[in-house]
Amino acid sequence: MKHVTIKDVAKRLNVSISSVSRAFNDKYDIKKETKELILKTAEEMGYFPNPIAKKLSQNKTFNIGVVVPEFINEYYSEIIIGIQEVFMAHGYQVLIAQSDEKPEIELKNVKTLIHSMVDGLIIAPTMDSGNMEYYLKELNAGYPIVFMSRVKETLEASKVYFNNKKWAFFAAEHLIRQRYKNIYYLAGYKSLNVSIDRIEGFKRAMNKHKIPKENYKVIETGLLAEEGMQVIEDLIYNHDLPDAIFCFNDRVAMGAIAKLKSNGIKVPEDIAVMGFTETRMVDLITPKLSSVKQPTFDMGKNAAELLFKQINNSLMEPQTIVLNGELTIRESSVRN
Amino acid sequence: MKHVTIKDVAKRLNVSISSVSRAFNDKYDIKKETKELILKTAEEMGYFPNPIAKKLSQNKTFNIGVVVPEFINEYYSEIIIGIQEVFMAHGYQVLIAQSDEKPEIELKNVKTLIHSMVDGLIIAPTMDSGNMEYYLKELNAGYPIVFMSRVKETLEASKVYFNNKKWAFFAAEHLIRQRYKNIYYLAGYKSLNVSIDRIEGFKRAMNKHKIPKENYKVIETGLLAEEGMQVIEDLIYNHDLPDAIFCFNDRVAMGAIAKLKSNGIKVPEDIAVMGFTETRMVDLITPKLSSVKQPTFDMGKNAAELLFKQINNSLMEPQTIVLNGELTIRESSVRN
DNA sequence: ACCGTTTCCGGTATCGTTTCCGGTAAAATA
DNA sequence: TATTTTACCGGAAACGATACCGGAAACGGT
Repeated sequence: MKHVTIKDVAKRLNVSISSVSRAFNDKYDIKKETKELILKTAEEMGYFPNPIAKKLSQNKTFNIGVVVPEFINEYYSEIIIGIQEVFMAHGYQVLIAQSDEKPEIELKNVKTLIHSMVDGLIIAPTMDSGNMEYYLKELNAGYPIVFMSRVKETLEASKVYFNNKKWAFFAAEHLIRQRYKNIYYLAGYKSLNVSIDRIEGFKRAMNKHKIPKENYKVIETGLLAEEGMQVIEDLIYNHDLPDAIFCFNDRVAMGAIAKLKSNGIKVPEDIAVMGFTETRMVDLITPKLSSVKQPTFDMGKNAAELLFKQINNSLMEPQTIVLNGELTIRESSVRN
Repeated sequence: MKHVTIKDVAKRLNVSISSVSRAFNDKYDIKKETKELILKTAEEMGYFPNPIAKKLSQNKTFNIGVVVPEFINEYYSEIIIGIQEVFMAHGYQVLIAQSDEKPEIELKNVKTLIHSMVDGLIIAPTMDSGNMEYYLKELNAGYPIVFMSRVKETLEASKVYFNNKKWAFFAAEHLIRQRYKNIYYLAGYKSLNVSIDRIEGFKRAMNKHKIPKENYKVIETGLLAEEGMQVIEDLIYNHDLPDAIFCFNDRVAMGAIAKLKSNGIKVPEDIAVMGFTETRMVDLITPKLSSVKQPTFDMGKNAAELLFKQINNSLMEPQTIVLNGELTIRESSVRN
């Protein structure tokens, strides 16, 4: 049960502790034979360098922290996998915390992670939180942080995000090209940075194609299917139905479709629906859902690589990476 | 940038290191006033105890490891959230690794985690792997491990799992009670422990209700929607369609439904479909999917609590917790 | 034979904490 | 008043590794 330490190995072979250490980190002078002998007996004795001790003496934990709003949905799960792939290859452990969309919890998580001495942080902020001041303070103190996904363009820090404006524009334009005349955008939370950008993209498409102001609308929903359903219910109640709906995400879209169908409204014959942030479900529902795919995996990888560079001081200036996606038209948004 | 250490605080107040240490872990003799003074100035100086050093001297990392097959789907995500809730409340960090359903990667992850000195492990094994010997060796050496979800009943270790037999039985019985006569079970991977149990539950229901052997079938699929689609395609090709289908999970069920619908076969009018391991999607698809809900969150919490007890030596005998679920009948499996 | 350069290795300080041990002074007891 | 407790505190030894320093041996060239 007792752990084998470097001393035990040294004593066994009558060599010094230093020699054993050198054998394991082969950057120093050591004779090939002694090195091999040491490694061999260490193996036999079941010795491996104690990572905690290593962390202490090097003042590095080889841990990084990731704070996301949630990872129930595949979006952040996939991002995390991208991050893990990069960092595990470098021998790092990735600590994951979720803020449950609450800025207070996010801040608490960040502080916990910093206190547990992670070498760097990747943060996907919740709503546009007051936490930014705190993060910027840490950044200025030289702490490596990369922001991800829900970030302001103007933020003075390394960041990776999706070009929401552009792809919301494309999605909206697609609906216009399909000759839908009344288009509503179910916009998620308006206070979310990504929402603001997508609304802008949506409006830009409306303007470009000279859709009159009274023919489109931006309606605040939430992020959940239930909230999509609620909005549709309200619209039905108010006899205020458009002929096309563009949704903040696939969940909202699926909620909307379900509610429309249960009211005998056909998709896309009566009303077209377009999702966003494509999920695996798009092909499995009827009608198949048009959506914009985000490169989740790449977002994680890019953020991780930026952070890794920052940790190793090979990145001097904050860098921004803006990612593009893919618009796939399926059944839910086409005229027959 | 330089970290404030216990020494700095001690020097500042002209007290000994020990006193500062005592102030932070209030189990030793220390005068109330000195303690408060120390804590106050420490706060001012921005000092907090270096967790790494603490880990080293206590020979504990306050980290635990969790190895799951994947966390793209909500099932394991929710379990992980349950685990995190318990351990974060005790000041632990949770390290998450995924095996991508591959036993080799699972073993590699477990070894990495053990080498990084986690205080305990929670493992949701992939397929019935040869790794068990290794795990049992570690268990016998006194290493705290709790198994979860995909476990053999007979395993001599602490474990938490869902009563698959029972609830597969209930699900199958429901289909029988709806007067479906030909029932096929799309069984996931047959080598999976949970599969074996669900098959047994399924067959038990068939036997109890004296369904003739030629009227039911167990077909191996995988875990993915695409694999459900593939099986349905084969059945259609072979003109071998039952009047009810029970699926290993909701993904397979949704794949099956999609394929049936695209071939003009109506669900549930022509063929009923039943899922398992309920997902959030059940209410959003047409028809709404009947399924068995597993208490994912509780599974995580229970596993975590077992592990926590093991770590603190307050659990002498391995303990087994078998969880029950909830069968919700929706549109996909009822006669009109 | 002499010297300089490599190659190899051991000793020791250091990292930041906890914990054990011992000591002093005040308080409680006889 | 004399003696024993108690409360409080400081010193120093772990914990397990790495980094630095300096010394010894080996080697090759003149």
